[in-house]
Amino acid sequence: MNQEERPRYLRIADELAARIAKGELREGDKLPSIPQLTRDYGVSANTAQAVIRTLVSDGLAVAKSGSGTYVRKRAQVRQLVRSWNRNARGGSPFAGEMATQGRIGSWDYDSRTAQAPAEVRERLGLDEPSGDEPDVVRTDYVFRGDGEPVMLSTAWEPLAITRGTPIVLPEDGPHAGQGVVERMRQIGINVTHAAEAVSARPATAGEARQLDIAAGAILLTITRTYYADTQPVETAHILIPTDQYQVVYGTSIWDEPPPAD
Amino acid sequence: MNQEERPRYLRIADELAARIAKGELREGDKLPSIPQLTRDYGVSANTAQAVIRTLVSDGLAVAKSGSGTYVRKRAQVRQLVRSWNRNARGGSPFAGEMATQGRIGSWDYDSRTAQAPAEVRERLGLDEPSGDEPDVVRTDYVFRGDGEPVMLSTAWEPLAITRGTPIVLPEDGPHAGQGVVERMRQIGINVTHAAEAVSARPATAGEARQLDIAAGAILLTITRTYYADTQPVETAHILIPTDQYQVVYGTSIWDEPPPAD
DNA sequence: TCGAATTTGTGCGTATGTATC
DNA sequence: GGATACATACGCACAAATTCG
Repeated sequence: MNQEERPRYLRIADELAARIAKGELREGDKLPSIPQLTRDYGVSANTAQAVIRTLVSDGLAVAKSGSGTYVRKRAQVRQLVRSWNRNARGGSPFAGEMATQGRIGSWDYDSRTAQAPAEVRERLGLDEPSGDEPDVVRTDYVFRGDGEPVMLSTAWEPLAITRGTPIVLPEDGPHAGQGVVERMRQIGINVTHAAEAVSARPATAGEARQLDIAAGAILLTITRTYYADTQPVETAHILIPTDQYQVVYGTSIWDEPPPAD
Repeated sequence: MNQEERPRYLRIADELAARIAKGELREGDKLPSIPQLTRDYGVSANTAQAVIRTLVSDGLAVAKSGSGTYVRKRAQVRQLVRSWNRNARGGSPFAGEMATQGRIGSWDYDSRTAQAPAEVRERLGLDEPSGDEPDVVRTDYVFRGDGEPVMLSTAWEPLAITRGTPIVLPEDGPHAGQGVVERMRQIGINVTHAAEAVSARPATAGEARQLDIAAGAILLTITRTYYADTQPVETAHILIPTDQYQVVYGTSIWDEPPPAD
């Protein structure tokens, strides 16, 4: 039946993608609507819909319900500097970062006690869970710059460390929003170092919605853990869309320890 | 009609995703089939199909036509530590990194003089090019662990710095393969700091072939620049497949080395 | 302000192809 | 070959959002 091996909706999507790559369709241009595609290619509305869905999930287009589907505009790439020097006293690290870009940082959050998932449990060095007993405070963040979402984060802090202290809720109390290093210092814990594991993957539908990006757009994933000596005191997942932000790590060479053994 | 605001297929996908996260469904387990979903949730096959499609495109499951849909197995992810402490004297940084994993590091390279592209030109602070005059040494690398490609890199060094010195070719002469910091030290240049800008994008066909990965797999892209005070002395593009490697940045709040593991 | 037209999003039912077991 | 299951594709309907007269 099919002369070509590739499915119909993919071939149509390819053709539109090629027209975008060629510059025939430019950023912001309107793509053919679903009824248009059914006429142009003699396919059903359902198949035309699959074409749209493919282009959107490949990040080439954005669909606006009730309006149309448009060639995606690529945002200007900004930089997020991840430097520990910046985590100085007072003020939020994120707000500081945004301020250097001349933008206003803000964030929503939602804290609750919970039982840590296995992966987090391992990173924090927690024992086996006992029943349904919560053992961490989990906080979900949406960080914004000038009101636009720029970063998602989920942080876990062991209740074994913070239970009964004034900083048990990261975004509540006198030291709210000042960052982990400063907050831990308030309860006598000196955060000595941190590690960030960086990877990347496509955004899930839910993440795409929260970040207001195309489904399937690529996210940098950072897994950060703070340590007080050998004791992990906080770990977090951080999600950053790569089409808007680069993450910059910088450091000095002359701080290096004596020659390796 | 909908009591809930989220579409039916997303709610079902969420439920399955939650069961995966909770460990109720483990890697390799079979998910409910489409007919099963239609019975369990009273939806049409079309909607059940949308559930599967969502889980697959979110990377949680793999669909095997004729067999079933299974919870995705995550390949074992190795870590590449990008720590400046490790750039100690003697030996190659990459070989050292591989050695800590019990693997043998090796690399192919190809050096030539060239005129730097605009983007590199900017990062190195080079003047406008004069005619066809080459102004950098460009070196392309394929790094391997136990013979398998794990990383691609392209490095540029200004001829204005290295011309006429014994280290003009990075992989030739007495200090070959010892890393930029050590090589520059041989000609009296003290590399003081570095910056790495991290992002990610799908692999091109050529990159996929060189790295022996699927076309379109996601690559971490690192743009690294070494500085001697304010003078850039080398810059490089580094490409790392995310399904095999994570990149770990560690540093200390008090200038201590990062945690052992 | 209202309503009609357009467009995407979701969902139903059905049929066929094709891969796996 | 037969049963099962995913993939593609048709037809239809309605909801929700947007646009525009």
